[in-house]
Amino acid sequence: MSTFHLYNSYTRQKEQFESITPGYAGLYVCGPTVSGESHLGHARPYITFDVVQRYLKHLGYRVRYVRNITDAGHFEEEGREAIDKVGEKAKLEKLEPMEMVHKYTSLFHYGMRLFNCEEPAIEPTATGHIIEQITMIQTIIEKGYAYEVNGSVYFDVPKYAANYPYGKLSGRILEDQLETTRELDGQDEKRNKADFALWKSAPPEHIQRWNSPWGEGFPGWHIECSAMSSKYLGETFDIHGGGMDLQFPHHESEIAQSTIAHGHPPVRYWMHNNMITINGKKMGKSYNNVIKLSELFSGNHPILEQAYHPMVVRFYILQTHYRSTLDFGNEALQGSERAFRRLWEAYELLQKLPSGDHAQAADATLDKQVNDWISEFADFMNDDLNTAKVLANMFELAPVINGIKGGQIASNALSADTMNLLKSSFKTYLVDVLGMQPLQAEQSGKLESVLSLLIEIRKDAKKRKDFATSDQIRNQLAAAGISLKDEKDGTVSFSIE
RNA sequence: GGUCGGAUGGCCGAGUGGCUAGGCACAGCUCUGCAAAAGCUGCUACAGCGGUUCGAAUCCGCUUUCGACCUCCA
Repeated sequence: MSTFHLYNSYTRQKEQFESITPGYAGLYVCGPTVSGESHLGHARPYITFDVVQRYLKHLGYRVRYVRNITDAGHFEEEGREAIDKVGEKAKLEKLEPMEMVHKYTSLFHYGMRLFNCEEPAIEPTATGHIIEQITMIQTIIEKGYAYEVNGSVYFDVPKYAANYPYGKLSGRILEDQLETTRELDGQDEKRNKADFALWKSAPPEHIQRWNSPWGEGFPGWHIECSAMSSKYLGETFDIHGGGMDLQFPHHESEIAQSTIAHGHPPVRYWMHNNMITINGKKMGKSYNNVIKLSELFSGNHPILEQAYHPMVVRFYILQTHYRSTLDFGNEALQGSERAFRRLWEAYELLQKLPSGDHAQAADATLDKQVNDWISEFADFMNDDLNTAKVLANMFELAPVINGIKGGQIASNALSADTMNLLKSSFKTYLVDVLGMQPLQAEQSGKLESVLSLLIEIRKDAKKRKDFATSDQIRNQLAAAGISLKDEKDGTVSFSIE
Protein backbone atom coordinates (compact mmCIF):
# COMPACT_ATOMS: atom_id res chain seq x y z
CA MET A 1 0.00 0.00 0.00
CA SER A 2 1.32 3.37 -0.92
CA THR A 3 -0.15 5.23 2.04
CA PHE A 4 -0.43 4.37 5.69
CA HIS A 5 -3.43 2.18 6.39
CA LEU A 6 -4.34 0.84 9.77
CA TYR A 7 -7.02 -1.43 11.11
CA ASN A 8 -9.62 0.57 12.96
CA SER A 9 -11.19 -1.53 15.70
CA TYR A 10 -14.19 0.77 15.65
CA THR A 11 -15.12 0.14 12.02
CA ARG A 12 -13.45 -3.28 11.86
CA GLN A 13 -11.64 -2.55 8.68
CA LYS A 14 -8.40 -1.16 7.39
CA GLU A 15 -8.58 2.54 6.72
CA GLN A 16 -6.23 5.04 5.25
CA PHE A 17 -4.70 7.16 7.96
CA GLU A 18 -5.42 10.85 7.63
CA SER A 19 -4.58 13.07 10.55
CA ILE A 20 -6.98 15.73 11.71
CA THR A 21 -4.35 18.44 11.49
CA PRO A 22 -2.16 17.94 8.45
CA GLY A 23 1.40 17.24 9.43
CA TYR A 24 0.55 16.49 13.05
CA ALA A 25 -0.55 13.24 14.67
CA GLY A 26 -1.96 12.72 18.13
CA LEU A 27 -1.60 9.32 19.77
CA TYR A 28 -2.97 8.27 23.13
CA VAL A 29 -2.13 4.91 24.65
CA CYS A 30 -3.49 3.51 27.90
CA GLY A 31 -0.53 3.22 30.23
CA PRO A 32 0.12 0.88 33.12
CA THR A 33 -1.49 0.77 36.51
CA VAL A 34 1.48 1.20 38.76
CA SER A 35 0.29 -0.90 41.65
CA GLY A 36 2.66 -3.70 40.70
CA GLU A 37 5.73 -4.52 38.69
CA SER A 38 5.47 -4.46 34.91
CA HIS A 39 5.36 -7.83 33.21
CA LEU A 40 5.82 -9.42 29.82
CA GLY A 41 2.27 -8.54 28.86
CA HIS A 42 3.06 -4.86 29.16
CA ALA A 43 5.84 -5.24 26.64
CA ARG A 44 3.49 -5.83 23.74
CA PRO A 45 1.39 -2.64 23.61
CA TYR A 46 4.22 -0.32 24.49
CA ILE A 47 6.56 -1.82 21.92
CA THR A 48 3.77 -1.92 19.34
CA PHE A 49 2.78 1.69 19.83
CA ASP A 50 6.39 2.74 20.06
CA VAL A 51 6.68 1.46 16.51
CA VAL A 52 3.47 3.27 15.57
CA GLN A 53 4.78 6.60 16.78
CA ARG A 54 8.21 5.94 15.26
CA TYR A 55 6.62 5.16 11.93
CA LEU A 56 4.42 8.25 12.05
CA LYS A 57 7.55 10.30 12.68
CA HIS A 58 9.25 8.53 9.81
CA LEU A 59 6.32 9.53 7.60
CA GLY A 60 6.99 13.13 8.53
CA TYR A 61 4.34 13.75 11.15
CA ARG A 62 5.03 15.74 14.24
CA VAL A 63 3.73 13.29 16.78
CA ARG A 64 2.38 14.04 20.22
CA TYR A 65 2.43 10.73 21.99
CA VAL A 66 0.55 10.67 25.29
CA ARG A 67 0.65 7.67 27.59
CA ASN A 68 -0.85 7.92 31.03
CA ILE A 69 0.19 6.47 34.35
CA THR A 70 -2.73 5.15 36.36
CA ASP A 71 -1.80 5.89 39.91
CA ALA A 72 -5.28 6.12 41.35
CA GLY A 73 -7.18 3.00 42.22
CA HIS A 74 -9.40 1.18 39.83
CA PHE A 75 -12.35 -0.51 41.35
CA GLU A 76 -15.17 -2.83 40.74
CA GLU A 77 -18.39 -1.79 39.19
CA GLU A 78 -21.50 -3.82 39.69
CA GLY A 79 -21.85 -2.97 43.31
CA ARG A 80 -19.00 -4.98 44.62
CA GLU A 81 -17.28 -3.50 47.56
CA ALA A 82 -15.42 -0.52 46.26
CA ILE A 83 -11.81 -1.22 46.98
CA ASP A 84 -9.07 1.10 45.96
CA LYS A 85 -6.55 -1.25 44.44
CA VAL A 86 -3.69 1.08 45.02
CA GLY A 87 -4.63 1.72 48.60
CA GLU A 88 -5.18 -1.92 49.37
CA LYS A 89 -1.83 -3.06 48.06
CA ALA A 90 -0.18 -0.23 49.86
CA LYS A 91 -1.41 -1.48 53.17
CA LEU A 92 -0.05 -4.93 52.45
CA GLU A 93 3.31 -3.55 51.60
CA LYS A 94 3.23 -0.94 54.31
CA LEU A 95 3.92 1.80 51.84
CA GLU A 96 2.46 5.18 51.23
CA PRO A 97 0.47 5.01 47.98
CA MET A 98 2.69 7.60 46.44
CA GLU A 99 5.82 5.78 47.49
CA MET A 100 4.59 2.58 45.93
CA VAL A 101 3.41 4.33 42.80
CA HIS A 102 6.77 5.98 42.42
CA LYS A 103 8.62 2.71 42.84
CA TYR A 104 6.62 0.89 40.17
CA THR A 105 6.63 3.87 37.84
CA SER A 106 10.41 3.88 38.01
CA LEU A 107 10.58 0.17 37.32
CA PHE A 108 8.23 0.61 34.38
CA HIS A 109 10.42 3.36 32.94
CA TYR A 110 13.47 1.20 33.42
CA GLY A 111 11.84 -1.61 31.44
CA MET A 112 10.78 0.75 28.68
CA ARG A 113 14.33 2.06 28.33
CA LEU A 114 15.70 -1.47 28.03
CA PHE A 115 13.14 -2.16 25.31
CA ASN A 116 14.34 1.00 23.58
CA CYS A 117 10.85 2.49 23.66
CA GLU A 118 11.01 6.21 23.13
CA GLU A 119 9.51 8.31 25.88
CA PRO A 120 6.05 9.71 25.30
CA ALA A 121 5.82 13.45 24.85
CA ILE A 122 3.49 13.64 27.83
CA GLU A 123 3.00 11.07 30.56
CA PRO A 124 0.11 12.39 32.65
CA THR A 125 -0.93 10.83 35.94
CA ALA A 126 -4.49 10.27 37.08
CA THR A 127 -3.83 11.82 40.47
CA GLY A 128 -2.47 14.91 38.80
CA HIS A 129 -5.74 15.45 36.93
CA ILE A 130 -8.43 15.12 39.59
CA ILE A 131 -9.71 18.62 38.83
CA GLU A 132 -10.06 17.88 35.13
CA GLN A 133 -11.90 14.67 35.90
CA ILE A 134 -14.31 16.38 38.30
CA THR A 135 -14.98 19.09 35.74
CA MET A 136 -15.76 16.54 33.09
CA ILE A 137 -18.08 14.64 35.41
CA GLN A 138 -19.93 17.87 36.18
CA THR A 139 -20.45 18.48 32.50
CA ILE A 140 -21.85 15.00 32.03
CA ILE A 141 -24.25 15.55 34.94
CA GLU A 142 -25.33 18.87 33.46
CA LYS A 143 -26.07 17.22 30.17
CA GLY A 144 -28.27 14.75 31.99
CA TYR A 145 -26.33 11.56 31.45
CA ALA A 146 -25.06 10.99 34.96
CA TYR A 147 -26.63 10.97 38.38
CA GLU A 148 -25.45 11.14 41.96
CA VAL A 149 -26.27 8.63 44.64
CA ASN A 150 -24.82 8.75 48.15
CA GLY A 151 -21.78 10.71 47.10
CA SER A 152 -21.05 8.57 44.05
CA VAL A 153 -21.75 9.50 40.45
CA TYR A 154 -22.77 6.98 37.79
CA PHE A 155 -23.05 7.22 34.05
CA ASP A 156 -26.51 6.40 32.71
CA VAL A 157 -25.72 3.80 30.07
CA PRO A 158 -29.25 2.93 28.88
CA LYS A 159 -30.02 6.58 28.31
CA TYR A 160 -26.82 6.92 26.34
CA ALA A 161 -27.50 3.75 24.38
CA ALA A 162 -30.92 5.06 23.39
CA ASN A 163 -29.33 7.97 21.56
CA TYR A 164 -25.84 6.80 20.61
CA PRO A 165 -24.26 3.59 19.29
CA TYR A 166 -23.20 2.15 22.60
CA GLY A 167 -21.32 -1.11 22.22
CA LYS A 168 -20.14 -0.54 18.68
CA LEU A 169 -16.46 -0.64 19.54
CA SER A 170 -16.60 -3.85 21.52
CA GLY A 171 -19.33 -5.39 19.43
CA ARG A 172 -21.87 -5.93 22.09
CA ILE A 173 -25.48 -5.11 22.65
CA LEU A 174 -26.72 -3.47 25.78
CA GLU A 175 -29.56 -5.93 26.18
CA ASP A 176 -27.08 -8.79 26.29
CA GLN A 177 -25.19 -7.01 28.99
CA LEU A 178 -28.32 -6.66 31.05
CA GLU A 179 -29.07 -10.33 30.72
CA THR A 180 -25.77 -11.56 32.02
CA THR A 181 -27.07 -10.86 35.44
CA ARG A 182 -25.27 -12.00 38.47
CA GLU A 183 -26.65 -11.17 41.84
CA LEU A 184 -24.14 -8.99 43.53
CA ASP A 185 -24.34 -6.97 46.68
CA GLY A 186 -24.60 -3.24 46.86
CA GLN A 187 -26.01 -2.90 43.40
CA ASP A 188 -28.91 -0.85 44.61
CA GLU A 189 -27.06 2.41 44.15
CA LYS A 190 -26.98 2.15 40.39
CA ARG A 191 -30.16 2.66 38.46
CA ASN A 192 -29.07 0.20 35.81
CA LYS A 193 -26.76 -2.72 35.87
CA ALA A 194 -24.72 -1.47 32.94
CA ASP A 195 -24.04 1.93 34.50
CA PHE A 196 -20.47 2.62 35.48
CA ALA A 197 -18.95 4.86 38.10
CA LEU A 198 -17.57 8.28 37.27
CA TRP A 199 -16.89 9.07 40.89
CA LYS A 200 -16.99 6.86 43.93
CA SER A 201 -17.60 7.91 47.48
CA ALA A 202 -14.63 6.81 49.58
CA PRO A 203 -15.22 4.56 52.56
CA PRO A 204 -13.39 5.57 55.70
CA GLU A 205 -10.55 3.09 55.29
CA HIS A 206 -9.77 4.36 51.84
CA ILE A 207 -6.37 6.00 51.71
CA GLN A 208 -6.65 7.86 48.43
CA ARG A 209 -9.41 10.46 48.61
CA TRP A 210 -10.14 13.88 47.22
CA ASN A 211 -12.75 16.52 47.86
CA SER A 212 -15.42 16.85 45.25
CA PRO A 213 -18.86 18.45 44.83
CA TRP A 214 -20.23 15.06 45.94
CA GLY A 215 -18.09 14.64 49.02
CA GLU A 216 -14.78 12.86 49.59
CA GLY A 217 -14.06 10.18 47.07
CA PHE A 218 -12.01 9.12 44.11
CA PRO A 219 -12.49 9.03 40.34
CA GLY A 220 -13.84 6.09 38.41
CA TRP A 221 -11.40 4.26 36.25
CA HIS A 222 -12.53 5.26 32.79
CA ILE A 223 -12.78 8.99 33.31
CA GLU A 224 -9.05 9.61 33.66
CA CYS A 225 -8.22 8.66 30.11
CA SER A 226 -11.05 10.77 28.73
CA ALA A 227 -10.06 13.80 30.77
CA MET A 228 -6.35 13.57 30.01
CA SER A 229 -6.57 12.65 26.35
CA SER A 230 -8.88 15.56 25.59
CA LYS A 231 -6.73 17.93 27.59
CA TYR A 232 -3.54 17.15 25.71
CA LEU A 233 -4.74 15.98 22.31
CA GLY A 234 -8.06 17.74 21.87
CA GLU A 235 -11.67 16.68 22.04
CA THR A 236 -11.18 14.59 18.94
CA PHE A 237 -7.78 13.12 18.26
CA ASP A 238 -6.22 10.74 15.78
CA ILE A 239 -5.29 7.41 17.34
CA HIS A 240 -6.16 5.75 20.62
CA GLY A 241 -4.31 2.54 21.37
CA GLY A 242 -4.27 -0.13 24.00
CA GLY A 243 -4.61 -3.82 24.66
CA MET A 244 -7.60 -5.72 23.36
CA ASP A 245 -8.70 -6.48 26.87
CA LEU A 246 -9.39 -2.79 27.37
CA GLN A 247 -11.95 -2.61 24.60
CA PHE A 248 -14.70 -3.35 27.04
CA PRO A 249 -15.60 -1.78 29.29
CA HIS A 250 -12.79 0.75 29.40
CA HIS A 251 -12.70 2.10 25.86
CA GLU A 252 -16.42 1.74 25.33
CA SER A 253 -16.95 3.87 28.41
CA GLU A 254 -14.42 6.42 27.22
CA ILE A 255 -16.36 6.86 24.03
CA ALA A 256 -19.64 7.31 25.92
CA GLN A 257 -18.24 9.82 28.41
CA SER A 258 -16.44 11.91 25.84
CA THR A 259 -19.31 11.86 23.41
CA ILE A 260 -21.62 13.35 26.04
CA ALA A 261 -19.10 15.76 27.52
CA HIS A 262 -17.87 17.11 24.19
CA GLY A 263 -20.72 16.43 21.85
CA HIS A 264 -18.79 14.19 19.49
CA PRO A 265 -16.76 10.99 19.57
CA PRO A 266 -13.21 11.32 20.90
CA VAL A 267 -11.17 9.18 18.54
CA ARG A 268 -10.69 8.72 14.81
CA TYR A 269 -8.79 5.44 14.83
CA TRP A 270 -8.90 2.83 17.56
CA MET A 271 -6.01 0.37 17.60
CA HIS A 272 -5.85 -2.70 19.78
CA ASN A 273 -2.99 -5.10 20.15
CA ASN A 274 -3.67 -8.73 20.90
CA MET A 275 -2.60 -10.56 24.01
CA ILE A 276 0.51 -12.52 24.85
CA THR A 277 -0.30 -16.03 25.97
CA ILE A 278 1.74 -18.53 27.93
CA ASN A 279 1.01 -22.12 27.04
CA GLY A 280 -2.12 -20.89 25.34
CA LYS A 281 -3.41 -18.97 28.33
CA LYS A 282 -3.53 -15.27 28.66
CA MET A 283 -1.02 -14.00 31.12
CA GLY A 284 -2.71 -12.41 34.07
CA LYS A 285 -2.68 -12.19 37.78
CA SER A 286 -5.72 -14.40 38.03
CA TYR A 287 -3.96 -17.16 36.05
CA ASN A 288 -0.88 -17.03 38.21
CA ASN A 289 1.40 -17.13 35.19
CA VAL A 290 2.75 -13.61 35.14
CA ILE A 291 6.37 -13.18 34.14
CA LYS A 292 7.67 -9.88 35.40
CA LEU A 293 10.10 -7.96 33.26
CA SER A 294 12.86 -8.33 35.82
CA GLU A 295 12.33 -12.09 35.79
CA LEU A 296 12.33 -12.15 32.02
CA PHE A 297 15.65 -10.33 31.84
CA SER A 298 17.25 -12.43 34.58
CA GLY A 299 15.74 -15.79 33.66
CA ASN A 300 14.64 -16.17 37.24
CA HIS A 301 11.24 -17.77 36.74
CA PRO A 302 10.09 -21.41 36.68
CA ILE A 303 8.79 -21.11 33.12
CA LEU A 304 12.02 -19.63 31.80
CA GLU A 305 14.93 -21.78 30.68
CA GLN A 306 17.24 -18.81 30.42
CA ALA A 307 17.41 -15.04 30.57
CA TYR A 308 16.19 -13.15 27.54
CA HIS A 309 17.67 -9.90 26.37
CA PRO A 310 15.15 -7.06 26.00
CA MET A 311 16.05 -6.69 22.34
CA VAL A 312 15.33 -10.37 21.75
CA VAL A 313 11.91 -9.89 23.30
CA ARG A 314 11.30 -6.81 21.18
CA PHE A 315 12.36 -8.68 18.06
CA TYR A 316 10.17 -11.63 19.02
CA ILE A 317 7.17 -9.37 19.44
CA LEU A 318 7.75 -7.60 16.14
CA GLN A 319 8.05 -10.90 14.28
CA THR A 320 4.35 -11.35 14.87
CA HIS A 321 1.62 -9.06 13.63
CA TYR A 322 0.33 -6.97 16.51
CA ARG A 323 -3.28 -8.13 16.08
CA SER A 324 -2.42 -11.81 16.44
CA THR A 325 -2.05 -13.55 19.74
CA LEU A 326 1.54 -14.32 20.52
CA ASP A 327 2.27 -17.50 22.39
CA PHE A 328 5.30 -17.37 24.61
CA GLY A 329 7.73 -20.27 24.60
CA ASN A 330 11.37 -20.90 25.33
CA GLU A 331 12.01 -22.58 22.01
CA ALA A 332 10.53 -19.64 20.13
CA LEU A 333 12.46 -17.07 22.15
CA GLN A 334 15.71 -18.96 21.68
CA GLY A 335 15.04 -19.08 17.97
CA SER A 336 14.46 -15.36 17.96
CA GLU A 337 17.72 -14.79 19.74
CA ARG A 338 19.71 -16.63 17.09
CA ALA A 339 17.76 -15.04 14.30
CA PHE A 340 18.25 -11.56 15.64
CA ARG A 341 21.97 -12.07 16.15
CA ARG A 342 22.29 -13.15 12.55
CA LEU A 343 20.21 -10.27 11.25
CA TRP A 344 22.06 -7.68 13.28
CA GLU A 345 25.43 -9.01 12.17
CA ALA A 346 24.34 -8.73 8.57
CA TYR A 347 23.20 -5.18 9.23
CA GLU A 348 26.51 -4.19 10.77
CA LEU A 349 28.37 -5.92 7.99
CA LEU A 350 26.35 -4.06 5.40
CA GLN A 351 27.30 -0.69 6.81
CA LYS A 352 30.97 -1.59 6.45
CA LEU A 353 30.75 -2.82 2.88
CA PRO A 354 31.98 -0.42 0.19
CA SER A 355 29.26 0.82 -2.10
CA GLY A 356 31.61 0.94 -5.05
CA ASP A 357 31.34 3.42 -7.88
CA HIS A 358 29.83 1.30 -10.62
CA ALA A 359 26.66 2.84 -11.92
CA GLN A 360 25.57 -0.38 -13.60
CA ALA A 361 24.71 -3.52 -11.71
CA ALA A 362 26.59 -6.56 -12.95
CA ASP A 363 23.66 -8.72 -11.90
CA ALA A 364 20.60 -6.81 -13.05
CA THR A 365 18.20 -9.50 -11.84
CA LEU A 366 19.55 -9.48 -8.33
CA ASP A 367 19.74 -5.70 -8.36
CA LYS A 368 16.05 -5.46 -9.20
CA GLN A 369 15.14 -8.09 -6.64
CA VAL A 370 17.00 -6.17 -3.95
CA ASN A 371 15.27 -2.94 -4.91
CA ASP A 372 11.91 -4.67 -4.76
CA TRP A 373 12.59 -6.06 -1.32
CA ILE A 374 13.61 -2.61 -0.13
CA SER A 375 10.59 -0.85 -1.54
CA GLU A 376 8.34 -3.40 0.15
CA PHE A 377 9.50 -2.20 3.57
CA ALA A 378 7.20 0.79 3.19
CA ASP A 379 4.39 -1.23 1.62
CA PHE A 380 4.36 -3.65 4.51
CA MET A 381 4.45 -0.96 7.17
CA ASN A 382 1.68 0.89 5.38
CA ASP A 383 -0.43 -2.24 5.45
CA ASP A 384 -1.44 -2.01 9.08
CA LEU A 385 2.08 -2.14 10.45
CA ASN A 386 3.16 -5.53 9.18
CA THR A 387 6.47 -5.66 10.98
CA ALA A 388 6.65 -9.42 10.47
CA LYS A 389 6.89 -9.00 6.73
CA VAL A 390 9.41 -6.21 6.99
CA LEU A 391 11.64 -8.52 9.00
CA ALA A 392 11.05 -11.36 6.54
CA ASN A 393 12.39 -9.17 3.74
CA MET A 394 15.40 -8.29 5.83
CA PHE A 395 16.09 -11.99 6.12
CA GLU A 396 15.86 -12.21 2.34
CA LEU A 397 18.48 -9.48 2.10
CA ALA A 398 20.82 -10.93 4.70
CA PRO A 399 22.21 -13.66 2.42
CA VAL A 400 22.84 -11.06 -0.25
CA ILE A 401 24.84 -8.96 2.18
CA ASN A 402 26.71 -11.96 3.55
CA GLY A 403 27.26 -13.25 0.04
CA ILE A 404 28.90 -10.02 -1.08
CA LYS A 405 31.10 -10.08 1.97
CA GLY A 406 31.92 -13.77 1.56
CA GLY A 407 32.62 -13.51 -2.14
CA GLN A 408 29.80 -15.75 -3.30
CA ILE A 409 28.27 -12.67 -4.87
CA ALA A 410 30.43 -10.34 -6.94
CA SER A 411 31.17 -7.02 -5.33
CA ASN A 412 29.82 -5.22 -8.37
CA ALA A 413 26.66 -7.29 -8.61
CA LEU A 414 24.63 -4.41 -7.25
CA SER A 415 24.90 -0.87 -8.50
CA ALA A 416 26.36 1.75 -6.21
CA ASP A 417 22.94 3.36 -5.96
CA THR A 418 21.37 0.12 -4.86
CA MET A 419 24.09 -0.47 -2.30
CA ASN A 420 23.59 2.99 -0.86
CA LEU A 421 19.83 2.58 -0.80
CA LEU A 422 20.20 -0.78 0.87
CA LYS A 423 22.40 0.68 3.58
CA SER A 424 20.14 3.62 4.32
CA SER A 425 16.89 1.66 4.13
CA PHE A 426 18.16 -1.08 6.37
CA LYS A 427 19.12 1.48 8.96
CA THR A 428 15.89 3.43 8.60
CA TYR A 429 13.63 0.45 9.08
CA LEU A 430 15.62 -1.73 11.45
CA VAL A 431 16.95 0.97 13.73
CA ASP A 432 14.72 4.01 13.36
CA VAL A 433 11.31 2.47 12.69
CA LEU A 434 11.50 -0.91 14.41
CA GLY A 435 13.74 0.51 17.10
CA MET A 436 16.23 -2.33 17.28
CA GLN A 437 19.56 -2.02 19.03
CA PRO A 438 22.60 -4.27 19.30
CA LEU A 439 22.59 -6.95 21.99
CA GLN A 440 25.91 -5.88 23.34
CA ALA A 441 26.90 -2.44 24.42
CA GLU A 442 29.79 -0.63 22.82
CA GLN A 443 33.09 -1.94 24.12
CA SER A 444 35.34 0.20 26.17
CA GLY A 445 38.42 -0.21 24.04
CA LYS A 446 40.56 -1.62 26.82
CA LEU A 447 39.10 -5.05 26.33
CA GLU A 448 39.53 -4.69 22.61
CA SER A 449 43.21 -3.95 22.90
CA VAL A 450 43.69 -6.99 25.10
CA LEU A 451 41.82 -9.09 22.59
CA SER A 452 43.82 -7.80 19.67
CA LEU A 453 46.96 -8.84 21.52
CA LEU A 454 45.60 -12.34 22.01
CA ILE A 455 44.52 -12.46 18.40
CA GLU A 456 48.04 -11.52 17.27
CA ILE A 457 49.58 -14.23 19.45
CA ARG A 458 47.13 -16.72 18.04
CA LYS A 459 47.92 -15.69 14.49
CA ASP A 460 51.61 -16.32 15.11
CA ALA A 461 50.83 -19.70 16.57
CA LYS A 462 48.77 -20.61 13.55
CA LYS A 463 51.58 -19.58 11.23
CA ARG A 464 53.85 -21.97 13.08
CA LYS A 465 51.12 -24.64 12.84
CA ASP A 466 51.02 -24.58 16.61
CA PHE A 467 47.33 -25.38 16.68
CA ALA A 468 47.44 -26.44 20.29
CA THR A 469 48.18 -22.87 21.30
CA SER A 470 45.79 -21.28 18.84
CA ASP A 471 42.97 -23.56 19.89
CA GLN A 472 43.70 -22.96 23.54
CA ILE A 473 43.32 -19.23 23.07
CA ARG A 474 40.11 -19.63 21.14
CA ASN A 475 38.62 -22.19 23.52
CA GLN A 476 39.42 -20.30 26.67
CA LEU A 477 38.03 -17.10 25.26
CA ALA A 478 34.94 -19.00 24.26
CA ALA A 479 34.61 -20.25 27.80
CA ALA A 480 34.72 -16.63 28.91
CA GLY A 481 31.94 -15.78 26.50
CA ILE A 482 34.07 -14.33 23.73
CA SER A 483 33.96 -16.10 20.41
CA LEU A 484 36.56 -15.70 17.68
CA LYS A 485 35.90 -16.16 14.01
CA ASP A 486 38.57 -16.66 11.38
CA GLU A 487 37.34 -14.72 8.41
CA LYS A 488 38.11 -15.68 4.85
CA ASP A 489 40.32 -12.67 4.28
CA GLY A 490 42.60 -13.74 7.13
CA THR A 491 41.31 -11.29 9.67
CA VAL A 492 39.83 -12.39 12.96
CA SER A 493 36.64 -10.98 14.38
CA PHE A 494 35.22 -11.47 17.82
CA SER A 495 31.89 -11.13 19.53
CA ILE A 496 31.18 -10.85 23.21
CA GLU A 497 28.06 -12.26 24.80
C1' G B 1 -24.86 -18.88 29.19
C1' G B 2 -23.97 -14.41 25.65
C1' U B 3 -20.50 -12.01 22.10
C1' C B 4 -16.14 -12.34 19.24
C1' G B 5 -11.64 -14.45 17.25
C1' G B 6 -8.39 -18.54 16.11
C1' A B 7 -6.99 -23.71 14.42
C1' U B 8 -0.81 -23.31 9.14
C1' G B 9 5.14 -28.14 8.33
C1' G B 10 9.45 -30.63 14.62
C1' C B 11 8.79 -25.31 16.93
C1' C B 12 7.44 -19.88 16.15
C1' G B 13 4.87 -17.53 12.80
C1' A B 14 3.12 -14.28 7.72
C1' G B 15 -0.36 -14.48 4.06
C1' U B 16 -3.48 -15.29 -0.10
C1' G B 17 -8.96 -17.91 -4.53
C1' G B 18 -4.42 -20.40 -8.89
C1' C B 19 2.32 -18.19 -8.70
C1' U B 20 7.45 -22.55 -2.55
C1' A B 21 6.50 -15.86 3.15
C1' G B 22 10.25 -15.68 6.76
C1' G B 23 12.77 -17.40 11.19
C1' C B 24 14.51 -21.47 14.39
C1' A B 25 15.62 -26.65 14.30
C1' C B 26 17.27 -30.76 11.17
C1' A B 27 20.24 -33.19 6.90
C1' G B 28 23.87 -32.82 2.88
C1' C B 29 27.53 -29.87 0.37
C1' U B 30 31.22 -25.60 -0.21
C1' C B 31 34.79 -22.95 2.48
C1' U B 32 38.25 -24.19 6.62
C1' G B 33 44.41 -26.96 10.07
C1' C B 34 40.04 -27.71 13.15
C1' A B 35 35.95 -24.86 14.77
C1' A B 36 32.50 -21.04 14.32
C1' A B 37 30.31 -18.03 10.94
C1' A B 38 28.75 -17.54 6.06
C1' G B 39 26.97 -19.45 1.24
C1' C B 40 24.28 -23.30 -1.54
C1' U B 41 20.76 -27.44 -1.50
C1' G B 42 16.92 -30.41 0.78
C1' C B 43 12.63 -30.60 4.24
C1' U B 44 6.45 -27.79 0.70
C1' A B 45 2.12 -27.44 5.73
C1' C B 46 -2.51 -25.07 6.07
C1' A B 47 -8.01 -29.15 12.22
C1' G B 48 -12.06 -32.61 10.10
C1' C B 49 -16.36 -33.25 6.81
C1' G B 50 -19.40 -31.33 3.08
C1' G B 51 -20.41 -27.29 -0.61
C1' U B 52 -19.36 -23.10 -4.28
C1' U B 53 -15.49 -22.84 -8.27
C1' C B 54 -11.98 -24.59 -14.09
C1' G B 55 -9.16 -24.26 -9.43
C1' A B 56 -9.55 -23.37 -2.06
C1' A B 57 -5.21 -23.81 2.88
C1' U B 58 -7.65 -19.02 1.23
C1' C B 59 -15.14 -18.18 0.13
C1' C B 60 -19.81 -20.72 2.49
C1' G B 61 -21.99 -24.41 5.97
C1' C B 62 -21.47 -27.99 9.75
C1' U B 63 -18.32 -30.61 13.32
C1' U B 64 -14.30 -30.88 16.65
C1' U B 65 -11.14 -27.92 19.41
C1' C B 66 -8.51 -23.67 21.62
C1' G B 67 -8.74 -18.87 23.28
C1' A B 68 -10.43 -13.76 24.38
C1' C B 69 -14.19 -10.52 26.33
C1' C B 70 -18.71 -10.21 29.37
C1' U B 71 -15.05 -8.70 36.35
C1' C B 72 -9.21 -5.62 37.76
C1' C B 73 -6.30 -6.63 33.53
C1' A B 74 -1.63 -4.63 28.29
